[in-house]
Amino acid sequence: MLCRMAEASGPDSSRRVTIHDVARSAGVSRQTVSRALNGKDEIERSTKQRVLDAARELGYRPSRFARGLVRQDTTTIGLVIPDLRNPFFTEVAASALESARARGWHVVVYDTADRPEEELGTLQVIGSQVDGVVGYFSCDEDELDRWTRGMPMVLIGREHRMARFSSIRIDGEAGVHAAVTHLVAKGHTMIGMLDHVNRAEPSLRRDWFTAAALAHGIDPGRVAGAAQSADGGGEGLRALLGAHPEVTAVFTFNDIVAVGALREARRLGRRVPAELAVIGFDGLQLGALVEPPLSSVALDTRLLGSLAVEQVGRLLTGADPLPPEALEVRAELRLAGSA
Amino acid sequence: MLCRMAEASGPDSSRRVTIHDVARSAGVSRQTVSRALNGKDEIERSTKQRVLDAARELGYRPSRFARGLVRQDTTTIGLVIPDLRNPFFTEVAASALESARARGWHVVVYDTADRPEEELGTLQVIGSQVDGVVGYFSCDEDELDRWTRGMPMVLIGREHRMARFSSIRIDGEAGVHAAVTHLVAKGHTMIGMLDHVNRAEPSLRRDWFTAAALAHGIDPGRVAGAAQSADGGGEGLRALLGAHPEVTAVFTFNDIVAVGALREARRLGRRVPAELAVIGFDGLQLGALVEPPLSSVALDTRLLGSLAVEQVGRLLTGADPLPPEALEVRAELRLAGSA
DNA sequence: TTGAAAGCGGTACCAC
DNA sequence: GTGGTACCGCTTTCAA
Repeated sequence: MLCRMAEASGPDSSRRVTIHDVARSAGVSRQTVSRALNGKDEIERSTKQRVLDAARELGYRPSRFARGLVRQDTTTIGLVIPDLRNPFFTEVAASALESARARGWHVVVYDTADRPEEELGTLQVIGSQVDGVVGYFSCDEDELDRWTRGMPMVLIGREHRMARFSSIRIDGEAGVHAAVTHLVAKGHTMIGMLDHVNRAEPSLRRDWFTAAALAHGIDPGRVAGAAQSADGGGEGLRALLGAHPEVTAVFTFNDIVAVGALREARRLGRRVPAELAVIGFDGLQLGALVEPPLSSVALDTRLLGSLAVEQVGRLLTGADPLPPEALEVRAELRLAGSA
Repeated sequence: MLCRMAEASGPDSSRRVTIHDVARSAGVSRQTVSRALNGKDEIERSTKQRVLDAARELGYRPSRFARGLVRQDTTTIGLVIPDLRNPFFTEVAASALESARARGWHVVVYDTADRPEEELGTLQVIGSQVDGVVGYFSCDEDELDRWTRGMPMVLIGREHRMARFSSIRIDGEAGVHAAVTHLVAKGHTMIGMLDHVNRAEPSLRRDWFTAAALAHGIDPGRVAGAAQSADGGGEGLRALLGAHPEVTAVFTFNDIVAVGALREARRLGRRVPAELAVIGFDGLQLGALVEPPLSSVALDTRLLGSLAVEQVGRLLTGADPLPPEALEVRAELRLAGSA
């Protein structure tokens, strides 16, 4: 039974090689094998060598499950992101990895490919694989709760109702206000925005923009939607200028979109920032590579990732969780050439 | 007992809540708890509900180790990359994640932060956490072997001696040749290269460049080193032009460096491609965002990631491994505006 | 429908 | 220095 038929050849009963097999092969007991493998010293050199040889011969590898079961260390956290190829999430992921590594934790990464359906699949599977979860979720909070019962969860950039969740807030209000103020100071009064599309409610960033615009007596209604990509940004800009040709400055949902808008402006022959000022959101490293360099309401992605990991760690170990006011990342205006 | 005292305080005996605790609390046996939790149907509704309630109450979560131990499914692979923030590795990682997800596998990601020392630390820890490894390694093959005994290993972009390793070859010979041919066709004869720096031996890409240059009767000696970043590319270009002012075209180690060179050319007031042609390597999406769009000897990063995962999967299951000729990714010239 | 008992693959503790 | 044995937390027969 269980004869996996050895794929290609041989009467190989492809069973896992266990410590027992090694013990038998070396003519010792399991404990002795354990000693040899774990470098304990209460063992004779020759015995140890014999065991080691046998282990190598058999291609033995300890089961991580059995080992994890008995020595209850090793912490693994799950990191869920919508799209690793999106540089913003890349940066967050990278810093989360950094923080985790510093603590000796492992990180299983799940990319939900920007599809909410995938989130559920991920959640179901994640529950039995990690000790805690950090990440971005768009699904309903009840769904979230349902699949992650009892697991520490830190949500990034999203509010939560249930007490069992923890979340990292992104506060861009002041930053966006500063951006609009800057544009106004440069003489712009017709300021548009490229918001994201495909969501029921308007984005928080849109709210911040609206508030800032109103505070300056500016009409906040010049808005177009843009898919979350450079191409989307280009199309969005065309749509925006089509509907509101008077626009001389644009604030975008994020840097990717801004970069696309920058490229489109070039194609349209509008000089940046002279004829069109552009300010993005996120503060990606990418912004420094384009021409002109992108002004942006910048987020400290490093902090974002490390805060999330820190918090999930506290939840995990039962230490005092960070208070809400510490779980905030403020965005601030960083000017470069594009505005 | 086992009163977890509501998170914050109390004489919490912070022991893990086990299936046993739930069983006792619900007044049933462990097996019944197992049934209830795993949705088996040989159980009375009321009993099931009682168990579920008890479990929730106690905040019970099954141990992934115990579970993994008994049902021997769940495959986890380790993905080791030098720097997730480098867009090239991001793309490879993203496609590896995709392929793994398609198979229902989990991926633990390790970022070695471009430091070879970190590799060893990672390797030591990885052995007891994953079933197979895929990734980039710069350390010595014996070291590699030493820490990963018996574990399927797929090396990307690196040759191997030992039979136990498998590797994905990157073949850029034809692509680089095409690049040089293109430049020559455009009238360039003074073609330089920005190679990477910090390595003992010259890179393969340098070798390909040298061969292609010689094939066209071009002096392959106009080379400068560049750190692997946009800034590095800028500095490299300055160095190259300082030493070889006659250069009118540049081939770079990768796209990041090329983008930096592009930016530097702009600063130096050299028009691209009219006064300086630039061709990168990798074919990153990033290349389409800069001005002018970057020509590049492009690699199919998607294929790279999925091949690696496919191969490690075969090694894992004992299926016939892909033959070396299938484990090759060819780079090919993709022209855009920069050359 | 439910429970008892036998592992899964290791490690730790205690004799020998 | 080495082996016996209990046990880590869970699932899977097999009886009851």
